[in-house]
Amino acid sequence: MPSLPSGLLGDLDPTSDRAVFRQIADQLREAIDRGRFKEGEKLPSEAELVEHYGVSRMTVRNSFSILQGEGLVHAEHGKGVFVRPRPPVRRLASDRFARRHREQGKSAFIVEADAAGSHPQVDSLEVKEEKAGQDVSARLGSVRRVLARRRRYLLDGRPVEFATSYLPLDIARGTQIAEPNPGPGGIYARLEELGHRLDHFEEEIRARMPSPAEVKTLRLASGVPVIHLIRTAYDTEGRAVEVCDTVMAADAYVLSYQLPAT
Amino acid sequence: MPSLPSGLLGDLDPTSDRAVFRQIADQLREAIDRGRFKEGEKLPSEAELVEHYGVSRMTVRNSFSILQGEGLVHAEHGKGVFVRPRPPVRRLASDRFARRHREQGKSAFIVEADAAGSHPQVDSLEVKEEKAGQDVSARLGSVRRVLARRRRYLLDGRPVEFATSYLPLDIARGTQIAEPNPGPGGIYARLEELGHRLDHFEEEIRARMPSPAEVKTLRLASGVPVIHLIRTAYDTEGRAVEVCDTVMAADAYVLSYQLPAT
DNA sequence: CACGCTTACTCGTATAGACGAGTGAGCAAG
DNA sequence: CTTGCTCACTCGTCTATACGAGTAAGCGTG
Repeated sequence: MPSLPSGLLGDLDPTSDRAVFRQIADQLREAIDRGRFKEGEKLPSEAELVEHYGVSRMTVRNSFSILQGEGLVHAEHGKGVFVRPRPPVRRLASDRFARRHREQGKSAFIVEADAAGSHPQVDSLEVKEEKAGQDVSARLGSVRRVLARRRRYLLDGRPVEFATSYLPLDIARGTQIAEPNPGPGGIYARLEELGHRLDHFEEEIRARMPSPAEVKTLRLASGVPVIHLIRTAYDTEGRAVEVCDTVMAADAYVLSYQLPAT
Repeated sequence: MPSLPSGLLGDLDPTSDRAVFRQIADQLREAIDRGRFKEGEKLPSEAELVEHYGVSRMTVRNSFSILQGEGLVHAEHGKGVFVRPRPPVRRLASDRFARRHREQGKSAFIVEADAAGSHPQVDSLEVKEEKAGQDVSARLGSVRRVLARRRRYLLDGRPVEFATSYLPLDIARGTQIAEPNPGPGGIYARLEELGHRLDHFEEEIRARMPSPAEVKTLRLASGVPVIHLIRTAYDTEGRAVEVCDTVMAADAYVLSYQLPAT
């Protein structure tokens, strides 16, 4: 029976009105914050903590579930509970759609990831016509049906982003935009070739907990929120020509915007 | 013993390999999504679900804890478990720091909230000199000590945002910026009066689960992430003159940015 | 050496029971 | 009528136990 290194974790305060499982979670959280447990390192097993604190197993599990909810640790069946490593983040700059980045052949995602030394991958591409949802229809100016382009982005095998572009059929139908591979510079380059010179983008950002479906497609650990970004592209005539709905694993992204002080 | 209205919730599938508590959570989630339980409405009590499904109470509680983690429901001791109402959101537009909005006397937060019909409030103001953290120091260009302005924003009594502005001492010391009330137009107006004409802002956005301290100051329900925004203000000489670190309750905000297609 | 089995340890799921504490309705005493 | 109590119902916390299933190391057999 391996006993816990003394000093790593303290004792419970029986006089405190703070619940025992919260006290245990507090101590573990503090130990992690102080670096006593490092990234990827294994925490004491449930059995060890049961012995150390003299509580029942469910109480210890309750503590772990708090820390899981905070995204601090993750459990691996048969192995143990580990401090969650912080994945490298992808920075999205506000000039990422500037025309000058659009000349090359490869997509922005590929170029950027290559530069950062990661292995990029685009996945589960689906391109089809469908009925526009209420929100998309409103943003595109009351269109009924749209062309939807769905794809998932992965970095080093890990899914980090799931995006769907919606375009009005009168613009996209029959063009290369309706092909799985939209060609060099992506759909924005094609839109401009079709006479829709892009004027500006509008991005709306929300953060929330993922739905079960999002947990599945992004393989999210519990306690990781998503960033939900909805971008609308406008041409120089003021028409909305594309809506892109993107769900990103929040632990993999930092968004960066530049605002004029006008 | 009040029995559950039949048809509201289905039965368990004993042949499924999906855990019982997950199946129950799935059914409750679906019922909420379909509007069978409305916002603020009470879900069946633990005892009722125990009877309906023929499982133990801990299993039902386990289901509830999943939904709580997703931010869908919240429990009230002695009353029941309720569908979480979606609070009204505050939209932050990317022109919110435009010079034209700075002429008025009141702060942007107050003006905007009044217009939206909510009751705004600013709270727990603290203004003091302190040692700059590593990150702030790097952003401000290696300054040691800074003036820190801390405040909390509330809408209709609910805390929604906690912000700290950091300014280099050589700019802020002895000016009205170091006063609790910075005067009409806020500290940006004062900075310009002091000869630091603002050129642009840079905003970095992350989303994550809150720390226990953030849960406390923002009175966050479980399952609500925070948006962490770090804004740096640059003057026309390219100097960083302010860093503003903001933590927002994610269920209360939508951020909106306008990007040129340059 | 390679394969498969056992074994010990890990977390996952579920049951049953106990006591505590907040809430609100109803009732009885003043 | 008002106050204060009781009681039923709610969720919160904790214990004890059981079995299942994934993991990894050790060991024996072929």
